[in-house]
Amino acid sequence: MSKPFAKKYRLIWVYGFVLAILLFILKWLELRFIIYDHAFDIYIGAIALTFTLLGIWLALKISRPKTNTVFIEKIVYQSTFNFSMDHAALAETGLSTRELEVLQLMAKGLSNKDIADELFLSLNTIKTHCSKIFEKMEVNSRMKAIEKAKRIGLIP
Amino acid sequence: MSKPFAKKYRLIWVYGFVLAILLFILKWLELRFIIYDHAFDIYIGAIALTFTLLGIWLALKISRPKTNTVFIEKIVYQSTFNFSMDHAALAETGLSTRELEVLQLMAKGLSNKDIADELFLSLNTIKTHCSKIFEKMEVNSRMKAIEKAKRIGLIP
DNA sequence: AGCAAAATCACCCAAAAGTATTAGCTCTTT
DNA sequence: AAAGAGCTAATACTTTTGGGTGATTTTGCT
Repeated sequence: MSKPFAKKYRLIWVYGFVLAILLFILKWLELRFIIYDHAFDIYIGAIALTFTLLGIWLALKISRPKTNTVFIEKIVYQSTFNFSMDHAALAETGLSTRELEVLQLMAKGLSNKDIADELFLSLNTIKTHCSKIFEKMEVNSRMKAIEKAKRIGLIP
Repeated sequence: MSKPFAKKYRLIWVYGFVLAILLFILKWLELRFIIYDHAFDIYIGAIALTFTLLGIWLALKISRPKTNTVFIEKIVYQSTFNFSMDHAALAETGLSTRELEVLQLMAKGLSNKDIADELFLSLNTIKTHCSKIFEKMEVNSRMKAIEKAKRIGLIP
């Protein structure tokens, strides 16, 4: 509590101190150069200059910076190359390895028969997998399953 | 050329003018209140205060606003928004307007029945269109048609 | 060893998708 | 006017998909 307070008002102390010193100097100058005719004008000029500079310094010090928020739109191109599956989303769905495999082949446009041949499995097995996939993904057709899989990042 | 120059240095003129006036006022005050003992200190204080304020004003006026630039990256996924169809590829396939339309709805995951309802056509008509599409795209299922359509840039 | 989940396969039935053929209509081109 | 392309639609048929139930085996984990 006291620290920020001290810091906050330190400028004022500094300012007051500088003022006092300057007044002292001026007083001294007054005594020394009283003989000169235009000494007073010089004092005034010196004071004006000094305090102007002090004011400038003060202003620069205390002026708070304007925050300038810049939004940069970063376009992310969808590419098959650097695709990385969203494992969190996968866990969310609860799909098993085999089911994900089937889903991926499904997304490639293969029919159940094609997938069965690809994986050396019975057509019935693939159908079972499909049913489970649809159930877990809460859809009712391969089209919607693929659409959702792409949307949630299971498939490129 | 001269205009910006004039504008740029106008502050200096103003500043000088103010300085001159203040000096004049002080001179006048000196004559008036010379009888007072501590009048000089008061002048100095007044000058200090005035020029400090002037300095602050000057600083705020001429200093470039301090800007704290905050960069916030906003990720923009490439989407259907700025998609432009590959007309060359379309011509290549020889798909008609209607067929492309059906293909697009097909890609949205709509069933033949849904497409029929959407376009106020008979289910049989949609089936005919589908057949033609598959024929022209050299595929044998909607899934493969969609896959190919995306690949050759007919569909986002 | 034993349990749960995963994976495998089978059978049935209904819905959807796909194939083939035909045909009427419009519009453009020749 | 004739020909061809495109759009529409119907019929009939086959294949694929989706959904349900049930069963067996494999696998992973405690």
